[in-house]
Order: sequence, then structure tokens, then C-alpha cells
Amino acid sequence: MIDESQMQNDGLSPYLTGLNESQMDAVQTTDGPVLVLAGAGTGKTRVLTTRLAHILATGKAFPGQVLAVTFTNKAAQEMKERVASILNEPTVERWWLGTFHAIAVRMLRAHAEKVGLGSDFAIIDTDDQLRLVKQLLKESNLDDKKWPPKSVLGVIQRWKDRGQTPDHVSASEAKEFAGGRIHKIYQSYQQRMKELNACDFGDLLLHTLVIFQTYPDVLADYHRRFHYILVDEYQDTNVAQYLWLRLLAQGHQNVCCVGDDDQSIYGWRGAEVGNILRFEKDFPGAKVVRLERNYRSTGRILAAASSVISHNEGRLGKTLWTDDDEGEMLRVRGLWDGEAEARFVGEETESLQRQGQSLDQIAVLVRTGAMTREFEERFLTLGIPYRVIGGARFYERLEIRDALAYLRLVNSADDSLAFERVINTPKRGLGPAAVSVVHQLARQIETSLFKAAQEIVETDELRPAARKSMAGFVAQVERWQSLKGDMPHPELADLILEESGYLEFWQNDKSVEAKGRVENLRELVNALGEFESLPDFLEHVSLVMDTNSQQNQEMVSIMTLHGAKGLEFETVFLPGWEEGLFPNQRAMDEQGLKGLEEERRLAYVGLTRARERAIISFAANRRMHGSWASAIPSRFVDELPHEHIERESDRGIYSAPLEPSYGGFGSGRGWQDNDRGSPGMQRARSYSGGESQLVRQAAQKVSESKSGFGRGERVFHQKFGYGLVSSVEGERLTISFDKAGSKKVLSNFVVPAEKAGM
DNA sequence: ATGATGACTCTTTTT
DNA sequence: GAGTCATCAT
Repeated sequence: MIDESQMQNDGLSPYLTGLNESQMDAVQTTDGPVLVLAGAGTGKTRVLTTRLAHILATGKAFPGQVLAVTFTNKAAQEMKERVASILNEPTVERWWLGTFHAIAVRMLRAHAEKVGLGSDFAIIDTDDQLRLVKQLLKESNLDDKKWPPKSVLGVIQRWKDRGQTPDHVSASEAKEFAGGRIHKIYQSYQQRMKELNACDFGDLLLHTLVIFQTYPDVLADYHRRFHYILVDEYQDTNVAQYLWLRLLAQGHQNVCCVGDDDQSIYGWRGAEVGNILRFEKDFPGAKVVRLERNYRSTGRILAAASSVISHNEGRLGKTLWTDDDEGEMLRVRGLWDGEAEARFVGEETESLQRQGQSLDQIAVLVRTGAMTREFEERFLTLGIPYRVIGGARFYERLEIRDALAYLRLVNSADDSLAFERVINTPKRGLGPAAVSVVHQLARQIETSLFKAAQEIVETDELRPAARKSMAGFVAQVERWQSLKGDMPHPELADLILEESGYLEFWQNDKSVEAKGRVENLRELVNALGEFESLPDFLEHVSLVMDTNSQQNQEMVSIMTLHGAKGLEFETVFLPGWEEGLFPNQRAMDEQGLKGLEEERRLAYVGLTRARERAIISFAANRRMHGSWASAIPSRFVDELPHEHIERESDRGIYSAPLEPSYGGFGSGRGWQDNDRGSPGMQRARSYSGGESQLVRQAAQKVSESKSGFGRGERVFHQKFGYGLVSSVEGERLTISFDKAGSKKVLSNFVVPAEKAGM
């Protein structure tokens, strides 16, 4: 710890030096509620960290008396490390510093019995959730076409995000979904979770919230405990988290929330920007500090980001400024298709690398997870090292989840979801029929599947072959359970994978992925060694769905815009700025203006990740779930300030100047070939003609009128040739092409066949 | 019980 | 184009 007397002597402790006036204000106003409205790159994490360190260093509170909540594990980790280094105090592990979920688990374990759970409850993943919903759906015989398990789970989760237990959902609202039957499923879902002694992610907060609400003494305990509360990324809190925080903060009222309304990008998960606006009402006399000086980006980047975000209404209105140079122009590049875009990004990356830029300082930020693949493939061919952050995560892989289910079952025999998962993996001749017998008994005698299985092998319920197989399995699990005490858990895991035949199953598999899966299983056993005990490990896995296997090599980062929050890079590529993809069509369809504005905030987040250089691109054509789709540039491109932008284009895509194209446009028929002067080609020619009028016309057309094409009409597309319109959805046509199969295209890229000059 | 075949949906975004 | 689901043949 920092010596207090030293602090008082010079008045300013070393960790406070270099803070500007507003930052200092936010750090030092320790008593009473504080809301820090901090723009991107204004050092808000630093403020929060320093504030925490300051509270501890000045002896205002002991470490255990401060609650610091973050949104991501990464943010929590970073904060821990920074505070630890400021205070030179290594025992941060035991502090109340972590994600909402991690903190909630800790509280819930202590009071689980109050909501009908054991303190050893399991935390289940999406996969288990989905299986549970499927079961319940089957029992309720709801039309599964109209109510797919995913949507049902979505509705349940939204209720949970709003802090509503089944009793809490109003009758009218319950009725909204399948006449109340989804609400019924929510009830039985919660009931089953209790029976399984399990929680899903939403429950962690929901249950804790319920405990606070129904046991004032428990809440009072926490009030006494926490003298200070700090919250990061406050704009992303959902209602449940908000209520949870508000209850806790009503104790000492020394709450400090840091957030940026312009970076609220989790509305779909129930986050409410309104929580920021409500802060001053909830905590009368709250002090509001604005951080508007940006230390991260160049002037141009900041201007671009500000210009885009200014198109949103209903902002709290911050004006970011910087003393930094204007810096490089932002670049906007139009390309023929996704592949060309990936090639472009690859080449630019190589060129930056030649100029000596570290690959760690380069990021490709995409809108959807599926977009990462194109870049991966390109980087692979070019031999550029890359990492995909947040993609298919280690612990979400099939083989890892299976292996984890074995471990869960051995750890706790009553984990029925785990039992279900592994009973016939690898195949043991115990299919749905056998499992359903076990299910029946379990239900009858109200016990777990494993216990029911133990009973059943003593009877003739199962056919002899199945009975024998089941008995073998039960005996194996019992043996592993008995070994649990006296064997180091990594060894036990090894043994389980070996004896269950699961490892062998993959070793014998000849598919391409199998080798990787075997390696992953080995890595899992290694990871296990880093934890004290099996339960410790399992909890870590459920909360921190991530491995920290960071290689030392310099690598380009590829990730979604959501995943990039809180990060910064020297160079940021922002591909896929196309209408429909970004802003995402679905977001707009479902949420209207609200959805569009959230997309725009996403653009803002993306741009502000860049320190020196932002390179935006869009593609005219893109492969989307199998078929091709064409699109026009994103409206966000037009919202960029022209004076800070350099527009570049490949021939035929966007405005002049012309450049040599990369290897032509696809195979065979290209734009150039079309340019032979047949009557209908005027339209195509105007593409390569220089100005972007056509794109503008197209944009106008989209907003003003229908496509003008009809079903059954014969048409011509520049890339795919002749075809027949099979359906029309506004501007989107589905065309079955003579040579290229069925594709979804925009009408702007199509001309009537007779005009194309057969 | 299992594996092969074909129809179908789907991708936003995450703790 | 992949992953899931239902159906059918083994």
C-alpha cells in the first residue's frame, strides 16, 4: 500500500499525476453519488481504476469494502492488474472486483437456499438451456414452427433481463406470447432449474435480486459491507443489473458510474441507455462529471466519429476534442465482392507491416461473426498471423463441452443435463428409447437421471443389451466418483477421457477436424491443472468462457465490433459497410429507428477504436448463407465528413479514379465483357463510367419506389448472367440464374433481359 | 439403434 | 453452405 503520510505531505500522490482537471475531479470526489459521462478515449478506465486505488490508498475503505463491477472479464482483469500495480498490493484476488455475473455468483452461493437452490448449484450454458426448452416445448405441444426453442428462450431471457421472475410478469404481458403459454413454459423452466439445482446466466442476477428484495437483512449486510461502489460501462446495464445496483448503492450512496451513452450497443440484450439518464433522479444531488478530451485518436478520426454519431437523436451530447494532430485522412474503399475486400485488407496489412507497424496494432472489426472467415482465409494464404477474438470459443466447442459434461457428472452425479449429454456419447447403444425410460423413472421417483439409471439397471425395464451397456456406464461413473478424492484432478480427467472411450472416439475419427479436437481435449486437461479443484475449474469455465492462451507472436486481431469495445489499435479496418449488413437489416426491421441508432453507435465505437488510421470498405456483392447478394454502400459512409475522407474505388464499383482490377471480376463474364455497346449495357457502362451517380440513383430508388421487377420476369445480372425472377421482396429479388443457381440480389444490379441484348 | 439422405432455416451482436 | 431435424433403410 502507498504510505498515507507521504501522500498528505506532497498533497498529490504519484498515481494522480498526469490526470487532467475533470479526471482528477472524478477521481477525488469520493463521497456521494457520481456519474462520469465519458466519451471514447477519454481515459475512463484509468479514472475508475485510479479512483479505486485512491479510495484504498487514502484509507477511506478497506479492499473488502469496495465493490467494483465491470462488464467483461477482460475489463475486470485489467482493472485488477492496474490497481494491484498502483498499490503494489498483490492480494486483489479476494476483492469484490469482477463482472456482474462473477459478483452475483459469489453472493448467490452464500444465500442459495433462499431461492430453493443448493450452494453447489451448477451454471448451465446455452446448449443446456436450449435442450431444456425443447423438452418443455414438447410437453406443452406448442406449434414448434411458430415457436422455435430459440425464440422461446429469447422471450424468457428478456424477462430475466428485466428482472422479472415468472410471478413478476404482468398478466397482460404474459398473454402477449402465444396466449400465455410461453409464460407457462417460463414457469416450468424455472421449476426444472430448481430441480436440477442449476442456474442460467440470467438467473445469477435475477435470484440475487430476488434475495435482496425479499430479505432486507441480507441487503442490509451488503449495505454495511460496501462503502463504495464503482461501475464501468454503465450504459450497458440492463434492467435487472440496474435494479440490483440501485439496491446495493442505496446503502452508502457512494456510487460512481462511468459510461458513454454513445457507446451503448447492447440494447438487444436488454441494456437501457435510460439508466444513465435516470441516475440523477435515483441519486439526488449526484455530481456529474464530463470527460470530453480524447487522448486516443487523431483529429480526423475523431471528427469522423463525431460526424457519424451526430446523426443520432436523443443523445446526452458530449463534444469530444483533442489536441492531437489532424493525422491521416480516413480511407473509404469500394470493392467488387467480399473476397476482393479481404485481398485489399491483406495487402494493406502487408504494406503496414513493411512500414514497420506491429501486427498487434492492427485490427479488423466486422459486424457479424460470420464475416471473420473471409479474412482468416486471406491471412492464412498470405501467411499473416492473426487471432480471432471471441469467435468459436474454446469452451464452446463440441468436444470440450462433451468432456466437460463428463467432468460435471463425476463432480456431481445429480447433474442430469450432463448425464443426458454423455450417456450415448460415444455411442453405447443407448438411444432415445433407453433414455426416455430413465427419464420416466426419474420423474416418477423425483430424482436425478443418474440415480434413476442406477435403479433401472437392477430391473428388467431395459432390453438386455441396453441394460448391460447402461450398467457398464453407471459402474464407470461410480468408479470415477470414488477416485475423485485421492487422485489429482487432471489425472482423473485423463482417465475419464480414456476409459469412457471418448478420446478414442475422436482418435478413430478420420475427418479433418478430429485431430484438432484431440488436441483440444489435451489442452483442456492442461487447463484443469491450473485450478485448485474440479468444482473451481467448472465454475471458472461457466463464467469465463475463454482461454487465456495468448501466444507471444505478434498478430492481427479479427473481431466483431461488439468485441472491440474498450480496445484500441493504431490501425483499424472497418469492412462491410453496406446497407443491410451494417446497418444491419434485421436490427432496423425489428427495432426501427432505435435499431438504426444502435447500429450507428456501433459505427462510432468502431471508428473510435483507431488511434492513427481507419480504413473503411464496402463490397458490392457478398455471399450470404449460400447465395450471392448485392448491396449499396452503407448510409454511414455518407455521414462521414468529406473533408477528412479519401474515397478510392475499384473499377465499376464506385466513383473514379479507375484502378487496375484485381484479377478481373469473377470468372468468364465480367463488366468489361459487357461493355460492348449492346443497347442494354448503358446501365452497366455507367458503373465504370466514373461518377457515383448510379449508386446515388440506386439509393434513391430504394427509398422511393419498388423494384419494378415482377415474378417470372426474365432478367440479366452483370455477374451471374441471365435468370428468372422467382420472388420479389421490395428491392430484393431472388433470381434463379441459368448458370449460377439461385441468388438473392438487389434490383439495382439487374436489367430486364430484353434490354441486355440477347 | 444407427447412419444416410434430403428439406429446411439461418447469422446480428454476448455475459 | 452449414448445421439441424425428420424420415427412411439398414
